[in-house]
Amino acid sequence: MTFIEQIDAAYFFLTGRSEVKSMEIQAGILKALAHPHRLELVTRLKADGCNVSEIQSNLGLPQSTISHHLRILKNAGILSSRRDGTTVCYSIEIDEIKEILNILAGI
Amino acid sequence: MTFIEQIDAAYFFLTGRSEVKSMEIQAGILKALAHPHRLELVTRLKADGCNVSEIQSNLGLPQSTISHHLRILKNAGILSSRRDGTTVCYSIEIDEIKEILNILAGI
DNA sequence: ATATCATATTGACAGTAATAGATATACAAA
DNA sequence: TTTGTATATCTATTACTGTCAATATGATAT
Repeated sequence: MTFIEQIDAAYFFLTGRSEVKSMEIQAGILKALAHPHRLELVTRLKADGCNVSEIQSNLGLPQSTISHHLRILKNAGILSSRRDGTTVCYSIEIDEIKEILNILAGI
Repeated sequence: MTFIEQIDAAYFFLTGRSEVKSMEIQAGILKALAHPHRLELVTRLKADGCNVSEIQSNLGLPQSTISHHLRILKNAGILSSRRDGTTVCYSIEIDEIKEILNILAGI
């Protein structure tokens, strides 16, 4: 199942409609990325892989705030998570997101 | 003067501080793009060049709404405008933005 | 079972953004 | 100068987003 098919399925689940509105999907991805803390977060995840707790202490934000941002990124399909014992590891799902981050960093 | 220097100058003008917060700048660019109408708009401008009035009728939105979105994109440094007789032409300033749009379209 | 650590969810508040109608400005042509 | 057309700004309404404290869940070790 491709990423766009997953989004499509989620869109159908939520709205009952099956057509994909591509601009809305693209905007949704950008919207999820478009926040300083979340960009910082995904930029670190791009390099390091998981290690969320460490990122939490680096960003210096309350745990609930970090968790909130992580959920937004996950809902947008940008991050995936997997439990590893007591901790949860997040990583970037899509190569295109990494490409976008690279381009952005060079602006 | 490079784009980042322009942003830096604007940042100094607004805040009195001179350090550039790169994540905030990057997030600002994404935030400006992260709206279905604005994405539609820049996607058309990427292909066609200017011709704002035509885009207005295509998008089917009130003129004030279009103008509002155009200003947001311009403030973010994504678009530049130039008068051409009675009309105003907008175009995408930065190649990196076009690259990001291309990647997005392929997701 | 319970204490502890990591993470998620909830709820409240403040700040910010989207929309569109009304109005103003800029420019060109008659 | 007047008229018309293109674009920008003002204003109000409505909706969304970020933040964080408090609370809940869930895994592991004792």
